[in-house]
Amino acid sequence: MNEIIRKFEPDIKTVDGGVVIAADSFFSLFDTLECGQCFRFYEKDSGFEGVAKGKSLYLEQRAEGLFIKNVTETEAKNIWAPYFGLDTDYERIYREIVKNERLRESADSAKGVRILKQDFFETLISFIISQNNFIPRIKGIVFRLCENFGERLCDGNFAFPTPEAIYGLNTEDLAPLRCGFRDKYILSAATEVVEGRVTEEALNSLDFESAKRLLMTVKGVGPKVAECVLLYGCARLEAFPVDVWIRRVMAEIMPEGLPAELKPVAGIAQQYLFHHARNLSKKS
DNA sequence: GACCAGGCGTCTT
DNA sequence: AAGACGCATGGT
Repeated sequence: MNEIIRKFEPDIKTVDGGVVIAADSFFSLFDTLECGQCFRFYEKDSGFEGVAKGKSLYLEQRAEGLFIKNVTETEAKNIWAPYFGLDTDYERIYREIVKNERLRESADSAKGVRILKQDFFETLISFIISQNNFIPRIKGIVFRLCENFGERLCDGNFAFPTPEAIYGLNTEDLAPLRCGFRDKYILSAATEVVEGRVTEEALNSLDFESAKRLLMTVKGVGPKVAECVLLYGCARLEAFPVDVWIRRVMAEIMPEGLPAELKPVAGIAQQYLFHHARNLSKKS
């Protein structure tokens, strides 16, 4: 149906100690993990370590693609290729986006960014925490949330807490997180999810605007957070969260807004713009 | 509509 | 080194 977004099965091969999922030059592990869409990965040795989907991961960018330690080819195919967007033809999307000349510089600076398909509840809570906040601090709060309420994995890392693990807690229980006024929002989100009013299944069955409205019934979820959750946690690539950086760079390079034909992949265009804007602010 | 909330990284002095 | 600033949202 949608010609811009094309899925395929990437080559996956077992190597010493793990697997490599084939990836082209439209994949950068660093840019993907450091672009502000996820908060649980840290640089380690020549790669990244972190936890996703309840599993500790060690990742490296290799010439042939993404190396993942200690996973099977089946897991790579079913879980990790979709998780890292390596089953999606980003070159095709890039070519569509750069048909708009104004987006070319942004796209070129960020074309290795993939939109992750993170777990819904983790994304919901993470982006509630992200509101009015900065990435280093968000990472700290999420770390303490996992440490306090997540399952301890065998290597000492912690899984992201389940909704049930947070359900029924009070704001005093969340004091160790030092998350400020967001404590009550975290509790509200867990309640809505556990009591079945806001679920991934429900969101998936709704059109974009209805899904966004449903998410915004959670206290602490406004339009920006809702768009982030749909983009990073529900694989809705049409979501377009706008923050200060995006607003600034949009005003400068495309005040007329995104062209209509890019709407299905607005989230990827947004990521390119975001990356570009952050690079600019780093330089100055 | 304007303004404050708790906290802290970051930017300015 | 200290102080001001900003950040997304809900409540006043």
